[in-house]
Amino acid sequence: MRRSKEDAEQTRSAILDAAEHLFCAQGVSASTLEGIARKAGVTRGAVYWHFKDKVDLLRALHERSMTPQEVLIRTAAQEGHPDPLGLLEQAARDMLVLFEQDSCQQRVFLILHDHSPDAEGAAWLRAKNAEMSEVLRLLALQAQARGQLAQDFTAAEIAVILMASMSGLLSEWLRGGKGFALADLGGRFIARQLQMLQARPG
Amino acid sequence: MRRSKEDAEQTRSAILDAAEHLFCAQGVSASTLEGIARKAGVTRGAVYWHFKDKVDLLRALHERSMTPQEVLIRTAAQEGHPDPLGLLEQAARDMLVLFEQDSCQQRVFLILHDHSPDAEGAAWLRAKNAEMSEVLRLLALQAQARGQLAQDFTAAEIAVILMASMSGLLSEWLRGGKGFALADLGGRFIARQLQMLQARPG
DNA sequence: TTTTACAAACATTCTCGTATGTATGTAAAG
DNA sequence: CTTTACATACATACGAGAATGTTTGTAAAA
Repeated sequence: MRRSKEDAEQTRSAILDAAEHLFCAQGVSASTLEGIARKAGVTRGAVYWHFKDKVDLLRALHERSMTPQEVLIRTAAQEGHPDPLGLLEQAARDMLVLFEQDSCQQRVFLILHDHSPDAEGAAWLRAKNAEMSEVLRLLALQAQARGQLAQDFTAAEIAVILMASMSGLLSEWLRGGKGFALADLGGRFIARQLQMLQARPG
Repeated sequence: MRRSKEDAEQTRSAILDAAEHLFCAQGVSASTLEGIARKAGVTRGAVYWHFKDKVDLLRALHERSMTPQEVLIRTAAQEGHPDPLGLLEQAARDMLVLFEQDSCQQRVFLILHDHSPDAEGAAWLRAKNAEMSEVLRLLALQAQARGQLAQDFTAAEIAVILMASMSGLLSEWLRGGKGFALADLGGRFIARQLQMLQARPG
């Protein structure tokens, strides 16, 4: 029997791992606490010791993982950068590379986009998306101020387009069984995308 | 009590409506047949009379609705069209307009993308997506044969990009609470997208 | 010795599938 | 046109299994 504090932390981590895999494979509400406990090599008693209930498990899962939105925000949210579009492109590329490598990130992405019925998860996702959308909009505004953007889209519209492109790319990659090189094709795609949004001398 | 054939059909329809709303609002596996029956104003007896079980309900839901993939395919799957890119653009625009108007389509889209654990729904969605992806790839091939496309993307890659853009756009619109004019912004976006993929005299 | 970190057992609730009851439609026989 | 016979379209009731939350037991750590 394991009783030390380190072992307890290890148990907690194993439970989170099991939940992450099961939530991803069968959906959140179809996954049972008994199944999670069994997969983690413990009983439901351990699960109820570490977490209040299934929703609390979800919260913990979100907390320990970094979403692609956060990855992008962390590098792209710089103020007064001389080349906002270049900054954005680099941030997007970095995000794609990390996401392609990190299977944990991929699973949490699927769980979150699993249209979870719980108000908690939905609100959390909305907040993250709003945050990322705002960063994109600000970058677009800066680029506009420098006359680097085409006139036929507003900054808010550009944010929508980029959000849709990113999330669509990730979803398509996961759903299609990773049938293409995400960082490669995605990177070229984003580059072209930004190129297309730039002001043209026409 | 309703007993005539027309009334029975109306009951069946009411059950499907209720299931569509509940599946969309709470997810498939979190929705109970009792809840569906209550929302439809009947009991579970009626549900079990018209449908074998929950999976059968899902099948019936898919059957009575037209997915955006099918909408696009129906108009874009023409062989030997003189202007494949223009054809695609028009098909995409039509699809966006229909989707924006048809709340039933929107709900079924959400249910399908609900990462449903049942093998039936997942396989069904994969098939529809593969079909649409193939149509897009063929259109890209035709355009390439006419020298209308840029060289730095293969036909398959263009299909991926367009799929990601479309589904990302629809998801973003629904998840963001329809915070922008889908057909308007989406139409301009797709047009630019195709423009960007065209061969440039550079 | 007290608290921690679980396992094990229990009671409750939820959901499902099925079985049965019943009122209505429907068609043929008389 | 009525009566009979049966199918249709549900509602209601029942039993089984599963998932949940809680309580209790217990060995090891602190």
